[in-house]
Amino acid sequence: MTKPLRKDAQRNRDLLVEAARGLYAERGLDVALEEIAKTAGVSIGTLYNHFPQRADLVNAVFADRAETVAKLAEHALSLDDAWIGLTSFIERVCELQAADRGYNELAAARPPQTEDLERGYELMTRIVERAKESGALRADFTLEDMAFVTWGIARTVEATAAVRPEVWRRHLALLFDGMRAPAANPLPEPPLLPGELAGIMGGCD
Amino acid sequence: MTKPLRKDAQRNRDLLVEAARGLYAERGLDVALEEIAKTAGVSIGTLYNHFPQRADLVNAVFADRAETVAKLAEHALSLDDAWIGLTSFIERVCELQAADRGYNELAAARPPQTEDLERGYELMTRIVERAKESGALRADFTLEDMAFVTWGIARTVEATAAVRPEVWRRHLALLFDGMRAPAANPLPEPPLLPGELAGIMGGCD
DNA sequence: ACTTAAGTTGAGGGTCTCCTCAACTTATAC
DNA sequence: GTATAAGTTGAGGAGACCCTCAACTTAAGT
Repeated sequence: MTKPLRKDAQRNRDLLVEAARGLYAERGLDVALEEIAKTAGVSIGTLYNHFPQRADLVNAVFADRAETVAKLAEHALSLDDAWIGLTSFIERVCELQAADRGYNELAAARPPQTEDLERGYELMTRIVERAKESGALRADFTLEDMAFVTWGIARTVEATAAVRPEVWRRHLALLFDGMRAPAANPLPEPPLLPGELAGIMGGCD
Repeated sequence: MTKPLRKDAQRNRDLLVEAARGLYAERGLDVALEEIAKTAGVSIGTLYNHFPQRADLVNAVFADRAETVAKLAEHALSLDDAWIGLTSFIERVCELQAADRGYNELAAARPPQTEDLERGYELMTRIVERAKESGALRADFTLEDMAFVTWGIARTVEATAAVRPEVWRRHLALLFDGMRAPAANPLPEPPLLPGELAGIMGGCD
């Protein structure tokens, strides 16, 4: 599809992605582009040559995460227990957030996606529907409500990383308890529509 | 206590606070100081004269919120139903967050405080303890767990304000359902210690 | 009215980050 | 080996924002 890169160009590109990966993980997405270039041992011009838009570099760095999330979703569906499938999927995604400050910020801006959006949407829908049908997940819970989990945990991870890096699990457990069917009381607002959530995610480029 | 201000100085100070209040509410705390000065119709030097530190202006703008939170807490304690006292208190605070982008950011950095820290701590503790004793709030919930609520709602408010400004109430209702005593499953992590939370809040000046 | 301490002003220096582009270097194909 | 397209370089202009300070203005006391 895309034109083949010259050997040195490919190498520089890889160095840039690797440098960005490290800096993003440690300090978040707001690292100066000049610093990424310097860390990669490459000039700022080269960075712009490979990644004209800031988002291009971010996408390159986290492209593998989309794949990872898809794998996690498939694994979740392979588990017998639908509730455990749902919660362990969410927990794994949260672990990704907790392990990488940059990914945490990205997930907070646009809840976990897969490379193939159609497919990811379908996988996650199945995870949620299956949990509802099993009777474990409250009936009024929707796929879009998962964004609340991601957003909430993102902020908790960010705030507590330096002090109690695992305490987000407590926050998450509280959320899970609110998601169980027996816990359900009527919710005051209709869920986000798929289109509304998409609009939110689109606005953060 | 503090020396009395000259009449014009007091007026300029008020203009600055008022300008900052409006800009913070609309656009968050990251407004350029020069813009605040210009909006107030005052020079940048005057702003620095009154508020040498950036945080001084923020504190001046939101000083009244501390008072408001204290009043809300007192009202919550005056209600017969301890659960309603707790949840309506939280809901009111969240409404403050939803109504003001600046306050929302502030609350996300350092969960709701009162002017008199000692007193606020005591009031909120009473709200939580009373709800536990009534049997409505799960026994393993602590005051520090309220920070999860604030953090989570802060992010949801921020993300959804433009699209569905009231949908945070749904997120909150899910949290409440997880806080009810019958919903309680064992939590995987011990709560944040008071000192740990204080450390988090202190780090954001 | 006059004095003076209090307060205001805004140009300007400093820092940081972004982004461009003309000159230079190098991989690759023949 | 050479030609050429592909890729690299880094100085430098542009734009934000921060903060200071010496000169100026004004409220308030006498």
